[in-house]
Amino acid sequence: MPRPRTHDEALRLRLLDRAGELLSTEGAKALGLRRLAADAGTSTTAVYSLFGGKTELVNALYVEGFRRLGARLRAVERTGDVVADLVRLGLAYRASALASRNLYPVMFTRAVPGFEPNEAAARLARSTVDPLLETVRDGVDRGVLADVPPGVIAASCWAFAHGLVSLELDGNLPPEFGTAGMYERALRANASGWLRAGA
Amino acid sequence: MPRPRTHDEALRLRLLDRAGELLSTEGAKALGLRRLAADAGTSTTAVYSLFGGKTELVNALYVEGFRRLGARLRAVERTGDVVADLVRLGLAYRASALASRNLYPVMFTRAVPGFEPNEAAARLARSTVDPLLETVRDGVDRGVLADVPPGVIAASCWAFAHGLVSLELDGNLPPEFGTAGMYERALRANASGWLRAGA
DNA sequence: CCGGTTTCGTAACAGCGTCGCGTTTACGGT
DNA sequence: ACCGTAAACGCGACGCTGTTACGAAACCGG
Repeated sequence: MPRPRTHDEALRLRLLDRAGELLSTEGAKALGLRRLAADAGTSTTAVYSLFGGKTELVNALYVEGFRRLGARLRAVERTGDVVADLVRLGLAYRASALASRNLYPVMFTRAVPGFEPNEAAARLARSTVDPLLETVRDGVDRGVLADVPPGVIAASCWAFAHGLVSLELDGNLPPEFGTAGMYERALRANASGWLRAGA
Repeated sequence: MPRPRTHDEALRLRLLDRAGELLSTEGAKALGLRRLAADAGTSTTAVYSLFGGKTELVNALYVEGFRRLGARLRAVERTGDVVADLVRLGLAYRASALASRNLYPVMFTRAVPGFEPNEAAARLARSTVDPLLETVRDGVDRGVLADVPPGVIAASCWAFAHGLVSLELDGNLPPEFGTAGMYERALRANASGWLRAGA
């Protein structure tokens, strides 16, 4: 007896796509529910019936961003050389950030005012670096990396890549980084600093 | 003939103080002009006559944050040991961020929606890392650090400290970092990775 | 063909940043 | 002593935001 529903999965994806597009092209200020709904050919009610509100919509973008990042990190194949693997992971991190510049600000720079990721999303975000953690743990077990809690080394590598990308997206990275593989050089320097002394 | 002005320097400072306080205690969402003006005993007009608008007020907070950071970095005394100096600068960076958590989100995580630092503020932000750049340049000149453009090494060290602090403030740093000087250990690892091979 | 039921769009509400307008205030000239 | 003038400030309106209550719309069974 109901009227045919139009707030379906297809509309949900259209809203998410358009929201990411608005974020990337015009910034967080342009992500308004009225405009978003109009662009998707619906009304603001759709956001509430499909997500629950603007916060949850942004949370969905957040989750999507970390899923893509996680997929890229898991796709990095191991070479057996720990430093080389860490460099590859760092490059994959940067590639993911540049590929979806639209989602990166939501994931890491609290681009939307009132938004805080919920518990499940935060756990997903932390577990995204698991491939990195495994690589580090393997290196520590084999005595290649320093005898330090693997979580510390993994967090350091993550922080480094995150900081570099963050500076790059804000245009605060010197132009030399664009050329001559300075990115790779920096990642190698950071990783090799954790090599066990005398190796 | 005018009426006595109350939109003076003292009110300007009061507004800045209260704005930083609101940011730190209740987040960017709580920084509204009406409430800010009421707390400072004035009206929203004061923000426009003293700053020009909310964006410029946030820009003033941004500038203030980088001035404090710059002061802390310039206060770090050199030891002659490049790695030790870089570690000290990294620790000073963290100390500054923790000392004024209220300003850090404005400086680095675009906490306020429409805000983008103006050109002068952006130049001030970049020049804040000058002490770091000088230390690196000295190390490269003396042949202690790798023969890489100093801007690259300096940006890398900055990115690392920035990434670590960013993760820490978001609660994504493993608990080991709080203890046992793991922070210093990580900074040392990152810096020593740039030592000239065979040194 | 009409009643019931589910679903969606509209419009109202409180809040925001912004700015024009009217009031307030003190001084200088009469 | 008083009033006109000119500057400075606060009030309130405007258009916008996220959110939600409510009425209209659309289908199916009787």
